[in-house]
Parts: sequence; C-alpha cells; structure tokens
Amino acid sequence: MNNLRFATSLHILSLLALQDGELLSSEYIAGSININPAVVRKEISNLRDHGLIESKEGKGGGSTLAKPAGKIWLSDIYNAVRQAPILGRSNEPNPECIIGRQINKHLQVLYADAEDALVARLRKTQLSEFIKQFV
Amino acid sequence: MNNLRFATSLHILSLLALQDGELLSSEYIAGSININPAVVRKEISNLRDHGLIESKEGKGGGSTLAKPAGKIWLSDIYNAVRQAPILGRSNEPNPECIIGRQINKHLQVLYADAEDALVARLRKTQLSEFIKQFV
DNA sequence: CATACTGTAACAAAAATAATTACAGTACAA
DNA sequence: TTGTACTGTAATTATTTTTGTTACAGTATG
Repeated sequence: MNNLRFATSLHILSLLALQDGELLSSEYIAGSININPAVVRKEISNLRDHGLIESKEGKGGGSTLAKPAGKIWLSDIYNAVRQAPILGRSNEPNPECIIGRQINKHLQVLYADAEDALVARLRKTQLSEFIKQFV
Repeated sequence: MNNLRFATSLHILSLLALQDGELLSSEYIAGSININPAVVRKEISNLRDHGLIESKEGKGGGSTLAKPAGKIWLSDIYNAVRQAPILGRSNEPNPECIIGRQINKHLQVLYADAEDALVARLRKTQLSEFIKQFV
C-alpha cells in the first residue's frame, strides 16, 4: 500500500460529500488534489465500480456520491483501493524447507487477522464524520 | 508496504527461533526463502539494528536471535520493516482549496489510528507462538 | 452543431523494490 | 600464517509498481 490511492480516493469523496449533490468535474477535483485529471477519472472509475460514486457524462457532467456520506465508511474506501495484503507480499520459498513449505499459509492467516484489525478501525468512521473536520 | 520485507524478516526470525541458538548463515537462510544471500544480509542488518538479531562474523559465523523468541512480538518485526504509513502516502494538494489545505493533517491522524489498530493486533503474538505452527 | 464533459486505452516517466556483483573485513582452524 | 568460510556493505543493474501524459471516441447539453 505504498501508493496514493487511499489518500486520493478519500480526497475525491470528501470533495463530493461537501458538495452535497452538485456535480464536480474531474478537472476541478484534479485541481484540488493537484494531480492529473485522467488519474482522477481512473480513480473515480474504480470508486464507481465499488458503488460509491455516480457520474454523468457529457457537457455539464461530473460526479457525485452514490449514497449519503453517512452511509459510506472509511473501510469501504479501503476495500475499494485495496490491492495487496496490508503487510506486503510473500516470497516463494523453498518447498524443501520445513519452514519454507508452510510459512505462506501461516502468513496468509496473519495478514488476514491484521487486516481485519485495520478494517475494523476504519469501519468506525463514516465519510460524514470525516468531513466534519473541514470547517 | 507493497514489498516482501515483513515476510522475509518473519521468515528469517522463524528459522533462527527454531534453530535455538545455533548460528545460521545467510546462504542457508537465503536457500530457505529462495532469495539472494545479499538481500538476506541486508535484512538481517536491519533486524540487528532493531535489536532482534545478533551476528557473528568470520568463518563459522552466522546469525541468531538477540533474545528469546518469547520476547519478540510480531509488532517488533513490523516496526523494524516499517517505512511508510500503512494506508499509503499523501498527495501534495492545492493549498488554495479548503480541503486540500487541511486534508493531510487529518490523514495523518487517521493513518496513525489505523496503524495503531494493526500494531495492537501484532502485539498479541510472539514469535514463539508463531513458530509453534511449524511442526 | 459547437461545446464541455466522461471513459478508457496506450504509452511514457518516475519511483520503489529486488537482485546481483564485488570485495574488504573478520574469525577459525589446520 | 595462511587458506577458508563467513559477514557487512556499497555500487550497480534489473524488474516491477506506480504515476503521469496524451489522445480520442462517446455522450449530453443548449
């Protein structure tokens, strides 16, 4: 998770939440985050796939939340941008070693547990709560 | 944290813990993990800096745990390999935007909270417990 | 029909990660 | 005291991941 996707997605969603229904263009959002509009559109595309955002094409188009900010939890955002296990990838160890043969199985369990703990924390905060900080 | 360092370090420490005081060479360890010995030595160097491993140079040298496996928690390993915030890096948003100006501050708090939750989980397991799974 | 958007792909650039090579330094043991 | 078998570390290269850029077809609006 050494990337910008969580930060970017949360930024996008925060802007939309504060906008309260108004469509925002990828250009505008990109200006706020200070990144390329195409990157924003890519991230929006992903958030849309996860049911967090709706978009309208064409002139005057843009994006808005797909549901109230009170029904979006930070864990939803995490799940939307998640790609690899939170503690990192695994090696492909030597199967002839007693440790090597088994460790990935145990790592997976551990990674899942650790990730559960993280997600449980994120599930405590709604987007609506998060944006209350911006006043 | 999209890398192999946690998995690699835990593998190294598991081998040492099961070896119970016997010195293990980086070559042997590398063979078990199936990676390059120099990478192992680099990782060992880091774990040594964090007080988890002791090494002996020269012929017949190698590495061993710096303390009993019961006094090493998985959170210690996490802290040893940690580099970036667990949820990823942050953008450098537009300071002229009300969100852009503040979001990194709030992200930092959130990242710290989330990381605390993760670390708390890792603090529950000792290396000695982890290796009991290898029988 | 001109305009202003989105959606997406293809490509390029940059950054992070891992592998490799090399070799000086150290300890043991014959 | 010398050969051997290790570690420690740096320098370099290779690979993979991540981000940025460009381009353009498709869509809605007025």
